[in-house]
Amino acid sequence: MSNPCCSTQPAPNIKDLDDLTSVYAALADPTRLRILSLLGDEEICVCHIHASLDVPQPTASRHLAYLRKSGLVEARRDGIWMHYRLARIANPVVASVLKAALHALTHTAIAEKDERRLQVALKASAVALGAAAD
Amino acid sequence: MSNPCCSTQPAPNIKDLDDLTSVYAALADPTRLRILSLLGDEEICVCHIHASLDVPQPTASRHLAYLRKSGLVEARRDGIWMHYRLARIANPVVASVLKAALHALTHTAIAEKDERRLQVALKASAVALGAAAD
DNA sequence: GTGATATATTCGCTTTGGCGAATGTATTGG
DNA sequence: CCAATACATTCGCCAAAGCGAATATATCAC
Repeated sequence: MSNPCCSTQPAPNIKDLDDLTSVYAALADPTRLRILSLLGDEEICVCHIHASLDVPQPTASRHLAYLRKSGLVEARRDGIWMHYRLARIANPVVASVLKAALHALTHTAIAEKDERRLQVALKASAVALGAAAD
Repeated sequence: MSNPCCSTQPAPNIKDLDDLTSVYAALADPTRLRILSLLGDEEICVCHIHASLDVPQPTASRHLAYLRKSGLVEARRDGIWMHYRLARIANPVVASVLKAALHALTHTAIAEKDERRLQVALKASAVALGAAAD
């Protein structure tokens, strides 16, 4: 079996189907998929997420809260900013589901576009930081 | 990259994120996941599905209709019976998502139980057919 | 303290979709 | 035709969840 979930653990059972169902529910929204795709690369703050996706800030925040409750992302406070990243998922079965999603997202045009806007935003932040350092 | 979706096609892009989203929506229900798990093995008629899952027949029917609309399953009429099976999915990206789901389901206790009940039902049907042949 | 910035939450509204119960539709057999 | 079986659909109800707009909270700088 080619699935990595089975090569490492003897029998990583899911305690309930509901675990899987709630993961799929978390993935069943375009904004959340775009967020996960962005986070696949690095830790990002909310402002860059909502700027890259071009959605209102409360929208980004709500979806991030949903993803957090679902256990798919984690947050770290850094002064004024909240940085989100993909969670390290304990259950290898769930991890492989998420991995498939992230892979699928690399085949979407919109995720590509989001990533480009993220890079622009990151560069702009770096410039701003440089200016602030002057 | 270990994902089979990329080894065969040059760039199997998804035309829209909504394609992916709707697939995940279809997977975001425990009854539908159980149905897909059952269908992973073979073509099955509605009566065996609703018997194996122990859900009302209209419930099974509605979820099958949902899965069919989502393009994940196909149906074949055979006299009084409708036989459902997993659809052969054209998009390799979507196919790999479904594959991950089916694999994850093999790690759930309930899918295992459903499968056992299905085998019992299939055997009972065979016996009934044999009796009818008498 | 005030003000500015970053993020989170709430409110009102609408849509989606689940379920049980009942009903509708095909197909077959007599 | 009628009855039986297998499956599909509709209806009424309810809970989840999306959105925009507004508001609340938190942190920092001063």
